[in-house]
Amino acid sequence: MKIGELARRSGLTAYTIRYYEQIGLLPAPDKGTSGQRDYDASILVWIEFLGRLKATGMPIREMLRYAALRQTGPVTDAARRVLLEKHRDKVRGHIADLQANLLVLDAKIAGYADAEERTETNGQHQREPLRARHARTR
Amino acid sequence: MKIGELARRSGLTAYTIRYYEQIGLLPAPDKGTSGQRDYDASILVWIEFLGRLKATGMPIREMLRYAALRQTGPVTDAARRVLLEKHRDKVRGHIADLQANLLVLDAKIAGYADAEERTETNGQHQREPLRARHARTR
DNA sequence: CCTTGACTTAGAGCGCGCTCGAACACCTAG
DNA sequence: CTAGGTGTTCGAGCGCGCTCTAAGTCAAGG
Repeated sequence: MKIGELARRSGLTAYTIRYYEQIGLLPAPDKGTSGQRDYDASILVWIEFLGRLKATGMPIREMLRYAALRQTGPVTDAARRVLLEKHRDKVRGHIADLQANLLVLDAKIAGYADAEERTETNGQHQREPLRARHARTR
Repeated sequence: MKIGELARRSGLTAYTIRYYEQIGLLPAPDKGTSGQRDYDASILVWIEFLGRLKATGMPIREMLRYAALRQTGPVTDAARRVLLEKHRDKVRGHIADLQANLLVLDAKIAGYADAEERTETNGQHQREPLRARHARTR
């Protein structure tokens, strides 16, 4: 598989693939006489995993540490597990933060919605008392 | 309140506060004859809210749109609500993605844990499990 | 054969969100 | 009165993660 096809199949651009290779995140593939990169399909699995690390906010530096461990072989399994566990905990914390902030956001939105409802009520029923209606409609 | 104190109380640096003012995210406070910024404590509420938007991944450009609407007055309430609702939906989506990726991460970690357990189990039947295995597997 | 398009390299550039350096002004305590 | 801490402006610089340009090589179809 040449770089263009890998780009299509992985969702990365060819630029990014070369960049990842350059920094050591992707292994350097064989290059034939023409000097063109020839990829094995198995690289897709690794790229997908990198994508998940990235999607969960892992910085490239840390992915490099993981990639280096992987390169070294099965002796590093425990270290890799530890690395992933730490990352997982960070992700969990991040999700918790997001959820907390989401609550505040919801409250803020509810505030705006209330204000709008009051405005509409005023507009349509100027002579009617507000407080009773509002209490009921919420 | 001068900028240093606001920095301490808001968690931003004085640099960042000036930067936010420069781009329009914070209102320009009164500056006395000495030219020093004098903040009202109420700014802290706004900064905290900006922090939540930031923590949920809103880019500065969008915070600026919100800030501009706010500046304009209550006529923009509906627009602000819409903006926040869209953002909230993005955040929800993001959380869902994170949770999905977390499952994969957990599975991967479980895989490593299994492997280790197998190794340990093997090891229990040997005299010096780790060192011996290392020597061989390298 | 010739064209077209995918590939190669090294290195520059970009968008984001700050972060800091330089040079100078001001305020307050001792 | 003076030292030192805090403030001011403006513009440059940084860390991250790509993204692209330039100039050239190569492969395959018409």
